[in-house]
Amino acid sequence: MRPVVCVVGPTASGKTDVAQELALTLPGEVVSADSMQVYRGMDIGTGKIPEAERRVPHHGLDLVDPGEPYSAALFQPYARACFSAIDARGAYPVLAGGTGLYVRAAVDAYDFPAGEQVENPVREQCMAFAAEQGAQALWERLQEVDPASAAVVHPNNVRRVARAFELLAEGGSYAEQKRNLATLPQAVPAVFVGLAVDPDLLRERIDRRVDAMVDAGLVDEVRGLLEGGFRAGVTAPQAIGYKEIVETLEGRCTLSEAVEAIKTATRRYAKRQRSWFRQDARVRWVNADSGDAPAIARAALEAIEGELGRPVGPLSS
RNA sequence: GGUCGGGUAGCUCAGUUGGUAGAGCAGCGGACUGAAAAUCCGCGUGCCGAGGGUUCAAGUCCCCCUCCGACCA
Repeated sequence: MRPVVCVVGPTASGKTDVAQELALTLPGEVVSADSMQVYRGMDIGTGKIPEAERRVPHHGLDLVDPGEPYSAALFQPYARACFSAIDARGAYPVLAGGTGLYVRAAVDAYDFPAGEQVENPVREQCMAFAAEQGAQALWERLQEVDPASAAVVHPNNVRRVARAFELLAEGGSYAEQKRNLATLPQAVPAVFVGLAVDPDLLRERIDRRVDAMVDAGLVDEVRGLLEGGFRAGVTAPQAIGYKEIVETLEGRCTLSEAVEAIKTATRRYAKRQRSWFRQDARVRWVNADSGDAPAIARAALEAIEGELGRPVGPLSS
């Protein structure tokens, strides 16, 4: 099987365009690994590539409605199916990833317990308990039933603590899972290219991008979503660019305050992405300051060929 | 011109009866296996507006100057 070409990096680093350029060259098809682009109708704020601009097949977009839950565990089999189908068509899968967990779930041998629902009753019980008794109390409970896992989870991290309980209910162990992380094998052949952008430049790009989203009608998009099942969702309403606009639509802040909030939230998100991808030694970083997608794609291809030790695709020699 | 507030970390502000300063946010770094655009962890020296005085010791008291705001003229 052809290796999956993973294009990773922070928001506004140009992943979308570079991934498409790579797909045009190889040739390949793009698979988006983005926890928010899976939602239908969330287009402007998620930076989803507009249909009119898609020159190669794109997957991983518009998978579910915003009111529905989605997760990395659901994405994993979806992405793997995309990979084999694309490979069978004689093309390279180009995984464009902003969501680190989704990228790893797709490529690495993450083993999610089967049969579990996204809306988990154990989780709900844990959250309710923590809300009443406090995060510390929930963690102390974990310490009683699964001390090994409690030892590797911070008491304040209610979600992780709850997750440890969920795994316990499935017969698993958070601690054991975590121990295996470092040596986790890849499930599919893959190469990684990271798009590196100077922090100050990235900040400017983020600012401009957010302004452009508002100009492109983000407020109307959010207004439309609110008329649907958006609020009922557990994940979609957490999206940056959406939760802030909801605040203004409900009169709790001005539009310009919301825009500022979106910019800082995006910056902080980019930072988390950077720290996620930086710890992955497989990533070959290429400079993406220029924003010139074809040129960056060429540099990326070189990095990939260096990684594989052989030319990739028909157009390279 | 006068009165009263206020000028303390990039921003908003705390600083008790004088013992040379601390929160939130931002920023920086990090973690991350069914919510991950989420969740969580770590990192705080800044001429305490300027100058002078009282004191063993002043962000904290006194004087003066300056800037901002409100009110009165």
